[in-house]
Amino acid sequence: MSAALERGFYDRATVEVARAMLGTHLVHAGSTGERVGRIVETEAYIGPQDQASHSRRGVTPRTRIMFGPPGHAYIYLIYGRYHCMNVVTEAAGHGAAVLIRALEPVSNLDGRTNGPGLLCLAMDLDRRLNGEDLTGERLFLRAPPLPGRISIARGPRIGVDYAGAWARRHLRFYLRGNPFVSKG
DNA sequence: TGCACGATGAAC
DNA sequence: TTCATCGTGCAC
Repeated sequence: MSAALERGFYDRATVEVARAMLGTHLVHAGSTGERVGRIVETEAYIGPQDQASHSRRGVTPRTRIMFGPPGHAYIYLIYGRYHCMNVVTEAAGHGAAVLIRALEPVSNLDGRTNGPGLLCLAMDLDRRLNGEDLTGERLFLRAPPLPGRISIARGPRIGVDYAGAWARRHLRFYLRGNPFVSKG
């Protein structure tokens, strides 16, 4: 019994998932205890047509997980030193995911969590968990114990200037006014 | 003179 | 992506 959000949560339009993830808890149940952070910032990468998405060049060894079934972790190494954690969305073969950009610490998190690389460090997430099933017991999302009203703001995604018009689309979502949202 | 902030480059 | 460094410009 892990109380993980079920697969259906991920099996729908990526933008919808990106918004629904805000306020939920990301849980990594590792050997050192349960690390938990509240998701306060996400970015939607909606498919191969999205020029900012890794899936734009189709299935490769790296993007294989992205094209797999929804509700799995896509974790990759960026710039040789940081990891980024995404959740796969929509039906298998679609090639979409949501990047988790910032967390508000809830329990057992050391260090900063206001950026995709930093939060992976604090949550102890790396490529060993690439492909992990998020409906399992090791790594998953769960509903917060005290769901409250939230105000969602949106804007352009960070660090995707190469993607032309896609870089300007408002596919980044965050909790308005939350101090743990990344600076970019 | 010194601080804050933006631009820049390096890390693999 | 993140950090350290360097430069500009403003304030004191």
